[in-house]
Amino acid sequence: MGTRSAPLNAAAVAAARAAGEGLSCLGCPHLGVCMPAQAVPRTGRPDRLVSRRLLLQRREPLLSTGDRFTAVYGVRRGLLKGVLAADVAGGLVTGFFFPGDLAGLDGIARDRHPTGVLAVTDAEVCVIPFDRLEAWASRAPAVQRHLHRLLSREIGRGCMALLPLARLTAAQRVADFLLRFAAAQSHGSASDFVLAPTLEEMGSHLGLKMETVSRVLAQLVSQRLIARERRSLRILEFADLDRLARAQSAGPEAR
Amino acid sequence: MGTRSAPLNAAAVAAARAAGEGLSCLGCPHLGVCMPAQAVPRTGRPDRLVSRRLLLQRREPLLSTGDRFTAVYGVRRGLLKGVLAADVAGGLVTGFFFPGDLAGLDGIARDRHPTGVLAVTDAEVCVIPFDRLEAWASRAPAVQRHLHRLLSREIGRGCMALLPLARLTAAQRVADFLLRFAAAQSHGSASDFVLAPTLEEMGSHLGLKMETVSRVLAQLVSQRLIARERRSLRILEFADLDRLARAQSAGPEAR
DNA sequence: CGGTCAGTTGAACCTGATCAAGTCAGGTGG
DNA sequence: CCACCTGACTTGATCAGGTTCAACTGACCG
Repeated sequence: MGTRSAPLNAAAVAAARAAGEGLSCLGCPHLGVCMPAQAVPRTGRPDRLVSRRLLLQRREPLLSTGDRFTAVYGVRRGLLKGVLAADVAGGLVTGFFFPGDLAGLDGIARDRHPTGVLAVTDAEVCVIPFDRLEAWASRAPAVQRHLHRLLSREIGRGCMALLPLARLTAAQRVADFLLRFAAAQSHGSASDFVLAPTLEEMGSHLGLKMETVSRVLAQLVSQRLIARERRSLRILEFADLDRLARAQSAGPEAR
Repeated sequence: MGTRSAPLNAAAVAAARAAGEGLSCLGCPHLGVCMPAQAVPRTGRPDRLVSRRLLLQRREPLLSTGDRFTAVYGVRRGLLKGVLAADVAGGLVTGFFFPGDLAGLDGIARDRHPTGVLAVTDAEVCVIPFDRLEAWASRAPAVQRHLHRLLSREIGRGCMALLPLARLTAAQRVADFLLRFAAAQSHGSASDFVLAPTLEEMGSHLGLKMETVSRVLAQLVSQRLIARERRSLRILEFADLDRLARAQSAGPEAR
């Protein structure tokens, strides 16, 4: 154990220490998303739930395929991606993890993580040893229920990710992605946000080549549905973009 | 409530009664898959876990998108499919449920089922009210852990389903599907099995049109990788089929 | 100031969709 | 028992969306 992560963690643990051993969930802006808000103050010892926090740099792996499952990871800051290291090519991006999300949940089934997790931007995550979480859950029904919801939500996400791949055209996939990303980014659907993933990462997630994503984005810009400058992006016509994403297919009118 | 399912359930409940109120998990061949084998005999009242059993006919819905979440469903016999009733087209098949699988787990998150479940063949399912399961889980750690594994496994499946859609060619998708299906059908990977889903259902799951699936199957037959007669199918060349599914892409040799 | 990495743009090609007949098995009713 | 109907599947010809290959631009970083 620790063979791969030792060098990374050294700095991270130091950072956690430097932050003043602040491992309580109480002040966390994501309380209520990661963990149920009502339960934390009352039950058990919420400040012992998170064993440590890690600081990750862009590109840095949090988890690799096949790693032993011991903990789940709450995203405090930044953006992560799940990666299925398919035998072929450079890994399929299975999804993105935003602040408040829990990563690594798919590792429970086999005690190993089937997918890896990497930082898309610099990020900070809370390490939550799963046995602690389970123990807490069995004592506090609200926590148990919350955990079940989180697990179930992840299942639902998987299903929703299938739809674009199976049914939508390139333009629809990109439009759909932008809408979802905007909504998740600032869980309220701000029209103005940073598109942190590269075109390649987006493409990988959408089953498209980077070139195609580039072309579609260019096209959306020329249609005045979005504005773009480097990585920052603004949705100009929410409704039109949505209509495009959900169109029966083919041209916007026709038939 | 009951409006849709009343007529269906009447027969089903009668059938359950006729079966002698046999709602215990003890004699079930899938004990240890649905529920943890060790825990059942010892803990609580396993025979009160399943509230009833339902008999479903081919095509009959077990669950529709938007239905209230109250229970999960253990498959005892037959094949079911999960369906995402996309706004467009006739519903995307998100996956298949084999005997021993638990369906409906994605409903926990929002108290409503985001996907529907239908019988692909005549089937029998155990209705497991979720509050009973949760209560049992919080008393018995082994059950809790098992439930978490089941939920997690479902997450992993979702990820695995993305790969074919995002990366593989039509032939690879079909080959991959046949291998998985064979393995799941008779959890040991028999080379001889019944392909219960229609080509359309397979296509929907794989992001392909029925015509394409038909062509690929014909091609696999002509390559002597499989044999087919009506719905029954035999894998003749396991290794070659696997190689085909995992090929970098393009032709089997080349480059 | 060269090097690299992310993105852009163009042209040719290919896979799977689409449209359109047609086959075949099973079920139904006469 | 046969005629008919329906739903599942097959097969062919054409078409188009997205990939591929390739060259090029432009930031950013030492």
